[in-house]
Amino acid sequence: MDQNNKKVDNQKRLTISDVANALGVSKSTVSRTLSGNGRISEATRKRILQYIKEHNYTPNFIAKSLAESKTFNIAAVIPRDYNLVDLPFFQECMIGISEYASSQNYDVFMCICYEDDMSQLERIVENHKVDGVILTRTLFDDKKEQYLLEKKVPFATIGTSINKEVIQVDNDHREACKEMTSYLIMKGFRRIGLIGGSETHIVTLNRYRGYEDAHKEHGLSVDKQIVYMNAQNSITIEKYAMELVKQDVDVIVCMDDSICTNVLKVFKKEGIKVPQDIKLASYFNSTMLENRTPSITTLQFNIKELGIEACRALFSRINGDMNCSKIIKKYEVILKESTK
Amino acid sequence: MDQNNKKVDNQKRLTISDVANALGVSKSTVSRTLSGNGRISEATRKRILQYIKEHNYTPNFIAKSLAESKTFNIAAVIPRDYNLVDLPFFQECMIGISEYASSQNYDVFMCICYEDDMSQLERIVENHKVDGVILTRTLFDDKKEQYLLEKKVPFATIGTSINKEVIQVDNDHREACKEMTSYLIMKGFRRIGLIGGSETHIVTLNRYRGYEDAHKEHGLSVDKQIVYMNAQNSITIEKYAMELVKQDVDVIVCMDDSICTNVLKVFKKEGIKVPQDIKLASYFNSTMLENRTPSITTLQFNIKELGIEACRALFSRINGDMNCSKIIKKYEVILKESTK
DNA sequence: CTGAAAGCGCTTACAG
DNA sequence: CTGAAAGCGCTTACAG
Repeated sequence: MDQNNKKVDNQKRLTISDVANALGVSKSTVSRTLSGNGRISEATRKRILQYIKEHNYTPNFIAKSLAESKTFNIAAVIPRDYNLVDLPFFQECMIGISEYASSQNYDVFMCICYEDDMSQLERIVENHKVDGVILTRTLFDDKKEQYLLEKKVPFATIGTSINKEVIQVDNDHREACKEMTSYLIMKGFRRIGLIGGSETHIVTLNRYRGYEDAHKEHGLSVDKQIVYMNAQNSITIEKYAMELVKQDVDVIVCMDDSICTNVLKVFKKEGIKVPQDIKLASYFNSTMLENRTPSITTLQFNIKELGIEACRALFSRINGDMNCSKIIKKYEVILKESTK
Repeated sequence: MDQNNKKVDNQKRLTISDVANALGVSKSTVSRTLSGNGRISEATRKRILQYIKEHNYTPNFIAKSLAESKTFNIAAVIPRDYNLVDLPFFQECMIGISEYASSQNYDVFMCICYEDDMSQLERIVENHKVDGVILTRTLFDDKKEQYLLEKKVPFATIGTSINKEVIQVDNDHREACKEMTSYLIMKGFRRIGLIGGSETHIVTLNRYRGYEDAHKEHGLSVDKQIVYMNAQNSITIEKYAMELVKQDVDVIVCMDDSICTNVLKVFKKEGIKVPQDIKLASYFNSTMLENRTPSITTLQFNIKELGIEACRALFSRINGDMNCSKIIKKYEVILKESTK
């Protein structure tokens, strides 16, 4: 009677014991047919499977977690101080991560962190709620990396980390930026202005190196006068853009679409026409500028794949492989109106 | 010896037993000082708390979950087939949900679902990994709602549901749209064209009602010829926009910024100037059009708050309160260039 | 105020 | 191939 009441309370959720009792076998046997560990006679296997199907048994993952000392959860950390234009990037990362995790029977916690406040991450780690973590952005001197390293929590980063021991998955930004820059040089442009993002982001350095590489390869030297870094907000970006115009560059390359958006805005305000008055290109397509006029020459990466690969690497790491970092070579240079 | 090895494997994670043994008290006592349930003498309380602090004990939430039959997790469902312009909406929802959940010691699974594929949601529910779910969009005839209702999983929706028994939190779209429309009428506009989104979304109907209400209040009748619904993709939207231009309306109201973006695009292509040639307004600000020229008259809601309130309602529901739906009355009509 | 014991729903040596 | 038993790390009546 008591037991019945209980079952009603719990929405009649069956446990492995219920199944075992009903069928006159042991819990072990049920557990083993479910997990596939250990030999079970075909006959009892079928009986159990059928009973489970008919009665709609579904395992309690929390109990499984406790028994196996695994949580079957990971956390994906995304920044709170995102730039609107960068949002699709994090979203696509999440989708890739989420899809791969699902395929491994894992679920993904969303963990939103400020640059200087990682309390959500800490809570999730201290409470032992995850088997691993994915960081979707890498900084020089990143507190989250440091923290996870200390706590010995397996993690992977999307983006390059300066710590060699960190599992990291990244696009080949350097190579891609080099190729796009080379293309611009080959089109005959010599004064290629550059507006770069925060130098606390490692990707900023990689992109700059690609820019440099291209110049070297063509026997040109980089003119530091037309390279502006740490373009953090719209005011700075607009200022830099106009200074490049004054310096009479052939083309402005923006390190990402977020910067590019601001350049387009000030150009519109000032009546500067792309590509007639000046050319424009972006090192990173956020899909936000996609159907824009003029259409923008840009680099295209597969972000969802980045998420998938990062998640795959994390699982390798969780399973003991310490050597699963990866550079994804694929990218496309998309030539559009803005550099015509 | 064996035990020692084990501890090393586990990164020396202390358990409640370790603490109890070290201090010569029982596990119950430790558990109770941690949870605050039951009276503990100040003296032992302090000893335990101090030991825990010094030795860095953190509880295993999985074990706690199993013991208490709670997961301390919820899932937030966001659509996979999102429109780029709608992304900030879901993001802000997530932030609100996540913040409130954290305050209750809960974590949030990200659950990405296609309109017709909710396998991620099913997995999370079948595996008993959550105590509740938040849906961030409501449809007429929504399979996810149906599913959660059947499974008796507590859930709340962001947006109005047609099922009265569903816990729902929404902005007062109807009232807000009425007010914006009234404003347009009072400015002297009589032919107010409307381009609406999918009629499978409940919010579409609510917005239309607000549009209608305003007309009624001013003794005007709605001219169905200048109301276009189900504007799903850019081609349709552009077509509708140009038809409204041909019909010589005073102003076009778009149900959201996603539609508005497309209208602006076709206007640019066709050389139609806002507000000189035609006025334009949007019933929903996605923040995507914010710094745009011309700036767009729009309705502003607090989305993060929506997420917080939905989460709060969900927790009330989990704790047995069946009557915690809520309409958030706050909104702002933001008047900008586009209707000048 | 404190402890011994049973229980949450699984898994997995160990023994047969 | 199958089962009894111990264990994962907590909580919570029950008894004192």
